[in-house]
Parts: sequence; structure tokens; C-alpha cells
Amino acid sequence: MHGDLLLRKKVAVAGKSGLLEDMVLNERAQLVLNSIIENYIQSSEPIGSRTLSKSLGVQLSPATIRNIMSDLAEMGFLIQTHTSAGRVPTDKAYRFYVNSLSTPSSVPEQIKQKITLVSTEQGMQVEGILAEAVHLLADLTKFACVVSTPKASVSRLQRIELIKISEDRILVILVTKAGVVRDKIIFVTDSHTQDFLNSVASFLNDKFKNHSMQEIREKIHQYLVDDRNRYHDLLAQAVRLGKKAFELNNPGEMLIDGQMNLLLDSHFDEKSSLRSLIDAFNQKSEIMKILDDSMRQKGVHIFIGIENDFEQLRGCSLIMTSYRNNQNVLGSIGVVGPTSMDYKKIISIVEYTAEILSETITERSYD
Amino acid sequence: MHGDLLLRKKVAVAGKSGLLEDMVLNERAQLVLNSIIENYIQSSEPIGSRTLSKSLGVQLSPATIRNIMSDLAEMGFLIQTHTSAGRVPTDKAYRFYVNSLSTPSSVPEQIKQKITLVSTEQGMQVEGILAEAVHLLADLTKFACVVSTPKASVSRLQRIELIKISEDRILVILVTKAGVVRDKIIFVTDSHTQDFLNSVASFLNDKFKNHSMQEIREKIHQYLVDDRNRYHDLLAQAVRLGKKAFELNNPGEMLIDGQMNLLLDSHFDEKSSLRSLIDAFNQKSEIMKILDDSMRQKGVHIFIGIENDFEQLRGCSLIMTSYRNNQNVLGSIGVVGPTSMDYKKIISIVEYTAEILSETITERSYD
DNA sequence: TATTAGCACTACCATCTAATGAGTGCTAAA
DNA sequence: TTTAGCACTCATTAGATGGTAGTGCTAATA
Repeated sequence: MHGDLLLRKKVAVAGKSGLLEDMVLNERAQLVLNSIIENYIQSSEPIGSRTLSKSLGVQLSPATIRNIMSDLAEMGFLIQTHTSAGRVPTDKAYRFYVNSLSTPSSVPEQIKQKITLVSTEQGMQVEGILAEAVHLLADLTKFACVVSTPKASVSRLQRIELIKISEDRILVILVTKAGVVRDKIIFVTDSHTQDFLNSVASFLNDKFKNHSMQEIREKIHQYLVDDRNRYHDLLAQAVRLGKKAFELNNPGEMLIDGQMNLLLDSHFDEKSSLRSLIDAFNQKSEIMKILDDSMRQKGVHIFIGIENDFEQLRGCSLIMTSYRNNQNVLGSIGVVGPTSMDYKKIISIVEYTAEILSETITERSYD
Repeated sequence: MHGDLLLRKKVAVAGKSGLLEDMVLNERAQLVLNSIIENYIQSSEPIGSRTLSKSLGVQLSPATIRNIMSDLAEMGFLIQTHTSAGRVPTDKAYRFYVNSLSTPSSVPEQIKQKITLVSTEQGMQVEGILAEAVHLLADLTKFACVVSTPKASVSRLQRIELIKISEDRILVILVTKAGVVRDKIIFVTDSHTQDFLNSVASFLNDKFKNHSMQEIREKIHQYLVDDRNRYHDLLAQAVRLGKKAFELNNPGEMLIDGQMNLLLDSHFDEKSSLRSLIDAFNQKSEIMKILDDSMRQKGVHIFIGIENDFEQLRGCSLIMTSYRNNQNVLGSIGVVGPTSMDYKKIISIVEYTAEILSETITERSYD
């Protein structure tokens, strides 16, 4: 027995796929594994012992490396596409690799310069900034990128405005502290004058400014159940209109950019894997879930291949992180690419982009 | 000489590519050409004389057909991919085919039923309806589809609202007759009270309701040049704010859906043609131009392959038409697909979808 | 004169074969 | 424990072959 690679087992939380046995390998095995992964990320071709022996810093003969590789394969870190082919890292290997990335590599100055949201243009709204950010990210990473628009429920009210559009339609404008403007039409049975609507809006502004939409909804609910007859007409109407105005705001949107990038990527050239990716993007809800999850905890979240709950995404890795203003976490942004992506590079780009995005949005916030 | 196919020449306007010599072929040649095109649209495979002889209604021997085909090829309607292959229609052939389509085939009832915009959901805005329409179209045609949002310049003002956001920022809400709500932030140097802004808004509403944005901009310009000192303070301020509020509204957006559909299409399986398509979609401006052009004239506009000004689109055909409310043409919607698409079917679907879209939007309009 | 049958010819395509080469696993020597 | 050597595997490539779908041309036919 040459390889006592497996020194001990450690239980570690990996992604959201639950618990994974995170093997701790001896130093040389780690070196070999990391080198294979990095080579493969570069070349996208199976790595052989001979190649590795040359590219490896340490002096090791191909035969020795073969032994180590054999062990790594047995432990599930590597597979062979066929008998006489080199080794290819598994999802497990990527997970190991990513976990062992300690120092988040810094973004090259050249790319940093590119990540300047040009949205200093006056009047650019949050949605525009997000679109720009996700486009930029797609451009830099050459993968598909997604960003979720600020969650309505957590964002806090800056101002509400009610505009009479016709006898039975009222336009509701909600401006949040984060600088997001949402508009929607509500339908009413009784006609109101604009003056009356102004009073109602004024009342709602007084009562609810700075409260989160969630809170507002709850308070209105309280008003309604407390004792609906106690209030005079204005108040009763205000509460009734407010209920409509604040309820069921759109479920949160998601912007996608650079889907087409994936098609040029050699890893997705089989039609079958393409088909499943297309499905994934059409069924936005599943990706939304992942974006939502990424908002809950700080830092960069990485989902590698098989770890993805959503089957169509099993062939991909996702790198997600949240963006925020100085008050709240607003949403998340990230990339979808092949499992063999350059994690070091992509992670740092995603991180940095989210940072700049957060700064930009903070400037636009009304806090 | 067996084939006096070419009876006369007629000059016809074709697409926007200027003038094209539209040959008038004798009846039998037309029959053969149309049959080749329709067969090819179905099978995507070069059509041989034998195959055609069978599928053709009229009794003609393969040899005869070969003679006709040879002539058609000489005239540039057909090409061979290689010596012993069947014939494939050229862009010129598609143009001929499309021009000869007189009766716009009716949409099958089954598909008609699908084309019901589900946007009866309360509070759905114009943008939402457009997104739904373009998604539906992509789903039905299995190609990439685009729609332009209503042009701001032609749309007429229903109402303007000014909301003080901070000392130097004012939120402008523009509601158009078409039901589109646009918001933007303007920056001011002097601080104003909300009451003052209300007066200004009220003034602008009185003056400009029902006028197109274009008109409004011109009128404001008039006010300014006429004699800027003649007006008292409120008016002067109103005009100044109005100028900012109405100027440079966003350049018109475009929604894309179903890009991924093209990837599954066998006609785009070479990476090179893909690459150029991706470029085309990334550079939205060029496609916007085509959409804009399609707004100017009534009816369905068809751009076939080589006719496209934009080089990256030379491999595609575009089928575009405008949508409107009961007052104005608002924007256009259409599909981008391979030159060998089923024109009859797609044209009718695009037409019908635009019709339903127009109806739906008209219902939401405030006219 | 228009149409058709017959035939030679072309080029693609699928299949097969053999040669090449990258890479492994195993064994024995250092 | 490491390494050299060797047999073995299997993908990939090039060349050869037969089959096939299609053409163009010519001569016969209606």
C-alpha cells in the first residue's frame, strides 16, 4: 500500500446539498488533485500522468503520479472517460477544490477598471443599474448571469402616491427607500376624487413611511380586524385602498443575460445538455429559489453540479452572492456556467461586481 | 431551348432592401419552385427531381423537372450544395415565394386558442403584457422573438406627477394614454416644496394632457425661446422643470424571448452562424432599427437573409409587424428565424398575435 | 418542339480496416 | 517508497470500399 492518503474524515457543510464527507488528503495528494483541476479548467481535456508530471512544481515521476491518481479515482475525486484516457475531476473534486480556496484571489486591476457601472448617467433607475450589472458580468465571465430585483417585502416605504386614472382605476406608485419605483393599477368599485386620493395617500405616507412592505401589510391587516366600524369614512377608505395598494406586489423578477454565451462553451455542445439548460432558464422559478437562498446568508454561495436540487442544473455550477444598500440585503447576483469553470477567477469577479453594485445602489437610496 | 420561363420582368419593392428584379415565371416553373420551397421548409433537406416528381400534383417526369430546375438554378432561385445533391432554395426564391403568397393563411383554431393573453389578471401593466406576448410568440414559433416597447415620443400624455424625493431629486411619473407608466429621477439645483411641485404638475397637466411627448417637447422649447422673462416665477419654473421631465426619455426598449430556441434549430448548428447571431442580439440597436422601420408602414414586414442591412442577420429571416391601440401605432413585434422557416404559418401567427396584443393593449388604454 | 427514358458520372455517406498514440495498470528493480 | 519498463486498452485518424441519391447529357419519342 503506497497511499495512506486518507488521514481523517471531517464533516463539513457543503453548499446547500446537506452534508458531504470532506476527505482530508495528504499534502502531495492535494497538490496533485489541485493541479489536475487547474489544468483541466484551463484545457478542458483529460489530464494524463505524463502531462501532470511536467507541469507539477514538485519532481514526481509519471508512475508515482499514476499511483496517486489511482487512489484519488478510488475515492471519487477523479474519473476516466475511457480506459486509456487521462483523468477528469468530479463534482466532488471541485467541491474539495473550492473549499480549499482560502484567500479569495483579488481581481486583476484591468478587470476592476471594467467593473464600473456607467450608470452615473442621471435618472438611471435601479432596474437599469441591475441590467447593466448583469450584462457586465456576462461580458466578463462569458457565462450566463442572473440577478434578482429587490425583494418588495423587505424594502421600506419612502412614499406612496395614488393617481386617478379613470372612474374605476387608480394608479399606485410605490417608491421604496432603495430607490425602486413600482407602479401598478388597482381597480375600485366606488369612484373617488383625486383630492380624496391625495388625502388617503397623505395618510398612508404619514403612517407607513420607513416601514417595510411586510410590516405595512400586517398593520393594515390589524386595522381591518381590530374594528372596522370604529373609523370614520376617510380612514376606513384609506385602509381599504391601502390594502389593495400594498398587497401582492409582483413576485420579484429576475434578469438574465448572456445565456447565449453558454452555447459557445464547449462543455454544452451536446444538444441534450443544452435542452435541459434552456428548460432551466425558461422555468425561472427554480433559479429564483437559488437566488433567494443566496440572500439569506452572507458571502459567496457555490453550487456545484450534482449539488443542485434542480435537476436541469446538475450539469452546471452556480456562483451567487447578494447585493445590498446600506440598510438591507436587496437581492442576489451570480453566474451559471460549466462545472469546470475557473472558480478562483469567477468567484472574485462576482464578489467584486456585487460590491460595486451595492455601492452604486446605495448612492441611489434615499436612506 | 425548352424553358421560356422568363416571360417578363416586373419591378417590385421587396422588403427594405430596395428594388429587386421580380421575375415572373411561367406557371409550371412557379409550381415547381413553390413545391421545392415547401418541401424544403418541411424537410430541411435538398430536394431532388425524383422526390419532387412524386410529391408534385401534376404528372411530370423527373427528367422534365430536372430541366426546369436547371433553368431555375441558372436564374438564381436554386443552388446545389454539391454536384450530386438536390436543390436548395436561395434567398431570392424565398422572396419570390413570399411575394406570391396572396391569401394570408388563417391561423388554425387550435393555435388561436393558445393566443389569448392571460393578462386579464388585474393590475398587469403594458410591459407585462408585452413580455407575455413575446413569450407566447416564441413558444408558438419556436424561434427567437422580439417586441419593442411603446415609443415614448408618439405616445400621448395622460398625466404627469412630480414627487419630491430629496432636496435635489424629483421623481417624475409619466402616464401615457396607452397605459404605459414611465418613471425617472431628475436632479435640480434649487429645492422645491411638494406643494410647489403639485402646482407645477397641475399646470403641466392642464397644458399638455392629450399631447404627444414630441409636441410637448416642442411647445416647451417654444415657451423657452419666446421670452423667458415674460413669465412669472411659477410658470418659469414649471417650464424649466417640464423641460427636464419630458426630455430624453429612455430610448425605447426591446424585449427578447426564445433566443435559445434557435440553438435547437438544425439550421444554426454551426458555431460560426451562432456567434454572429449572438452578436446580433447583443447589439440590440440594429434589431431596434428594424423594429422601428416596421412601425412606419402597415402590414407584415419580411426581411429575408441577404436583404438584411445588418450583416449578422444575413443568415436569418425576420417577420415583423406593428401593434397599436385605437389611437396610435405603438411598437412592433416579430420573430427571428432561419431563412427556411415556414413563412405561411409564421406570418399568420405573428399577424394574429399582434392583433390580439393590440386588442389587449387597447383595453388598457385611457382613450 | 416538348417530354421522357437511359446512362454515365459525381460526390456524399456509412462502414470497415489498419495504424497511431496517449494513457493506464502492473511488476520488478532501485 | 519511488521509478522504469512493458503490455494492454481504446479513441482517433486516414484510407479504402460499396452503396446511394442525385445530376447532366443525349437520343428517342409523342
